[in-house]
Amino acid sequence: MRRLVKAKAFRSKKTVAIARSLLGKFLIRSTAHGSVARMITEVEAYDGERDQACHARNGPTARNAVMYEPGGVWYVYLCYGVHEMLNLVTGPKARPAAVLIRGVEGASGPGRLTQALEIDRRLNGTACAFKSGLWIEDRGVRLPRGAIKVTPRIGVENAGPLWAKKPWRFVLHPGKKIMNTSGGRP
DNA sequence: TACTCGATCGGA
DNA sequence: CCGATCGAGTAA
Repeated sequence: MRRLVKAKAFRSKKTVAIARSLLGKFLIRSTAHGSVARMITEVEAYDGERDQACHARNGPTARNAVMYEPGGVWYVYLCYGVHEMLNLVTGPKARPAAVLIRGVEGASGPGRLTQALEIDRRLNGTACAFKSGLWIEDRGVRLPRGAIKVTPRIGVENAGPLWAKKPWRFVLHPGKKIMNTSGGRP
């Protein structure tokens, strides 16, 4: 089983639920150098202008403009002048929200995975679709009960206690046996 | 235009 | 624990 997840699927207002649902899905990167598929293992939700950890907390700006688009486009920005960060925009138009992809199989950490998959700001604003060379597939992974660990988000202490404590980070427990109906093919 | 600092990482 | 590294955001 190998099903493209259409960009339209990310236009729901329930960003936290979308974030959780991305675990076990595959991030596919296709460039001149070839194609790579990696299972998503760690994500965080950022939801709306009210969310003081979200880049849209102070309203629209040049950088976060893409977050106001309908869900299903990539939001890629440079962090600490060094690391490209990959987010999937969620929600309807004018609802600034996104899911930060923090880890995939074989690459743990938001900066590391973008480096491993040749992802940078040139992808900012492009669709989560084949034509962009970066999309998401459901390959039939079934997560066992208890496979998902929920924690507060990383590196957002300055958002104030209420928002810093939100349990909006989702991680696949390492070592948990994952059922893949596609037979474990990479 | 100046100045601050960040959704991180790797090395001391 | 600390420095790298640079552009967005803010204030003026």
